[in-house]
Amino acid sequence: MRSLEDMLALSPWTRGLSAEHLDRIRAAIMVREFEAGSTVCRKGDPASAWVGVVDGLVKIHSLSPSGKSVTFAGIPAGGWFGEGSVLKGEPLKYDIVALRDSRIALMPEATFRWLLDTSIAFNQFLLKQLNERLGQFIGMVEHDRLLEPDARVARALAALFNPHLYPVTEPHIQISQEELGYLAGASRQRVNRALRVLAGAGLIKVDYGLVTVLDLNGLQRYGI
DNA sequence: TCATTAAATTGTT
DNA sequence: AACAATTTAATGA
Repeated sequence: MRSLEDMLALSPWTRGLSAEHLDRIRAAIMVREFEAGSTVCRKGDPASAWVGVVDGLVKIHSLSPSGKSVTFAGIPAGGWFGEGSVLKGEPLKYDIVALRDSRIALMPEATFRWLLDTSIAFNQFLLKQLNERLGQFIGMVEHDRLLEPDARVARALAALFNPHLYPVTEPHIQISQEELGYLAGASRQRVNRALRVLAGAGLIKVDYGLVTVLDLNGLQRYGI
């Protein structure tokens, strides 16, 4: 995905919107570039915009006072997030960091609220997205306690390809094994082994800094 | 286009 | 956590 226009065309919530709605949205959204490693939003910042990943990859993460890094979710191109904080009018609770060079769309809060007030399609999309996220996080808690690391890595990877949250078409994700480890709650070394196991099972293909998903269903149900 | 080098990532202990 | 090996990207001939 390269441009905001591509992303809007792919985002389910734009379907069913009138031309006036779309024009107003296009005019309101700002697109900014972020270098790999840079912070898109910092914990404590006012939630002044709904955020979309046009291109690249960002992570939602938190740094403990002692310096431990926890990643809650990776958001690939096609994903929108931050509606929780905007809806509640609260400052951001987490840091958003670009994992590689990323193009980020920012929809101002006013536009977001206006969409909420005027578009049923938009409300339906948000409901679906919130529900999908809830399922993802409940699954994470469950798997964290029940599944072995191979399966946790499989799930973390599959989560990046959730078709409802990230309507992307490419089966690749450019991510290091270290970052995958933060996502899966496993060490880099363990991720390295897990990836080999999953590749051996024909579910994925592993290249330098790149993972290709061959069998998304198989990944999701791996280890059950 | 090719060789060299630094940086990032991976593989192993 | 440490170290070696590999891959990539950038640079300049």
